[in-house]
Amino acid sequence: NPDSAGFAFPEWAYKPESSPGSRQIQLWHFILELLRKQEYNDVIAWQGDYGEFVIKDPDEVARLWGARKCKPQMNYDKLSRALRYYYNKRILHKTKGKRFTYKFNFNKLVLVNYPFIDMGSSGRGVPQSAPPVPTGGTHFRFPPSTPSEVLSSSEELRSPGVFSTVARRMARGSVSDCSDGTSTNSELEEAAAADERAIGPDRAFRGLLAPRLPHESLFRFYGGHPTPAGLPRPAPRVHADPLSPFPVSPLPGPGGLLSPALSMMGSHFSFNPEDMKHYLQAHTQSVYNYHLSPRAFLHYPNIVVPQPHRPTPEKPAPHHLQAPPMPLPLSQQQADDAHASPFKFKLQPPPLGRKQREAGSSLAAAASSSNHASSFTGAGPNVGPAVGGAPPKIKVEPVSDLSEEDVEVTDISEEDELNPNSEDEEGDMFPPLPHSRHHHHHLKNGSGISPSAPHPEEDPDDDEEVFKTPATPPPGGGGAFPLMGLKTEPGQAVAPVSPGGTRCIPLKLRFKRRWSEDQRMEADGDREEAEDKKVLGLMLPPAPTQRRASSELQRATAQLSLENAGC
DNA sequence: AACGGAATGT
DNA sequence: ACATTCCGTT
Repeated sequence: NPDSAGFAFPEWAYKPESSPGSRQIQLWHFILELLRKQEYNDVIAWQGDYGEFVIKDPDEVARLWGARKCKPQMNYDKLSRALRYYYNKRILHKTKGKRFTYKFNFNKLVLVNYPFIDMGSSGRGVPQSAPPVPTGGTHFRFPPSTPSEVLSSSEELRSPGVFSTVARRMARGSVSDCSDGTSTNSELEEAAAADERAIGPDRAFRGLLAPRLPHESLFRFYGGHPTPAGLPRPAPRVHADPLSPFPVSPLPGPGGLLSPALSMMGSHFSFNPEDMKHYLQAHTQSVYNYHLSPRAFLHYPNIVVPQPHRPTPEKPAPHHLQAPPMPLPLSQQQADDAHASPFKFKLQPPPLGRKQREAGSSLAAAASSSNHASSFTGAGPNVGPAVGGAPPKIKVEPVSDLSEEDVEVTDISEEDELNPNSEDEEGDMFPPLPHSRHHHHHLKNGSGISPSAPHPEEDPDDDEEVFKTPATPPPGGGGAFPLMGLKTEPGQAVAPVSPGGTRCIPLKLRFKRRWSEDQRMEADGDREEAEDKKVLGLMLPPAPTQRRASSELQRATAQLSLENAGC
């Protein structure tokens, strides 16, 4: 299964919204979908801050969602539960104080995914929070609908909605459901048209350079800090050609969130050069596949990334509109690592087998003991009283367990760090993890060591701390990525787990923890590669000629969508 | 209204 | 994994 190639793109990227038949649509996709269609403006709309939206008619949204999923019993209560699950995943958070208002967690994701963007060496000055929507209007829409549109102006690069997808268009009609006749063909057409209109002339460049490949249908995020329209900012410092951004996900998807600064092998992060190499290879591959500008190549000191060979002798010419990205034959090594590399991490850790709580006490005990061999997270460097005894049977809060967050570790910049109080609100923040290890957890054991107490800094957002610490500025390196010391030898870098002496776990080690087999499995067993591939196959057929192709594609997909109309 | 645990389903 | 369903708590 050479082309599964393990790495490369996370599956969600390929089904941004639409695999035509996608009954698998995810709620947030759906929300986004509704959000971008004016028809639903009275039902749900962007409002307020960047990424913030209001569900004006909860029942209707629920109805639509239910229709889409063929779950007639859907209601807002249930839907909102699903939304709440997104909090942990960092996809969404609630805008407090505003009814039915949620917010997509963009900034973070952007940064994480676009490490190439040098947010500011200019200083931490860059305000974290997104500036008020400049759109003059009260609401904005995710502007571009096509990659080319997106890519067109630099302004756009900074605009709030940076998401773009061809797929979105394809998905058109995806709102339609199985049973209710509300959505019809005409609606679809109409929507398409409307969309077109909405896009407006501004995207003058459309088509200029964006390759419109089918697979461009991944969500992309360009740029980072949105800037008020009126305040043009110098072009973003992007290491990659802004016009040829590396396709990455705005979401915490497998692989999506990691910055090249870190690679994640299996379920642990690694600073290992080898791993990095793989990561970079993947990236490189992507650059080729997507015909991105060579400038998009990441360069890290000390790491030589073999360039993928293209079947076609063509040079990686930047603006090339065609060529199906294809899974190139991977090198042996790559192949080997294929399974290891798909870095993936879960955002919502598996509920530990806590349940039995009430029932079997003995069971619980057993469970706890087995399970936490590695459970302490906490232990910051000095703190860690290492436990002597048994790992406290604290409820292992998934998210809090660094693992997940680590994802954001990558987030180089921002975060409140500076002002912890900042709290959510504006900008990106992360919603403070809902369940951080704050309350409960009464340590039963007499150890007196409280899991939470000792690590004040350990809050969810300490990730950056974690990140910074190991930083070993590359010597002569580009300095662009201060974060990583690629030189680090695995051995030295990662302090071996000292038997018994657990304290002083190097920060890096924290990344290594995994909570369960499960996770590990998921991490590398890469599973749905099936999906990936499948979609890949579907989505990346020989790219015909760009422009028109997309419309044809649209049509085709629309049709497919319709076919699926029935439950 | 919003939250989040738990069980269940696909 | 990602909801859906149900439900007690805030």
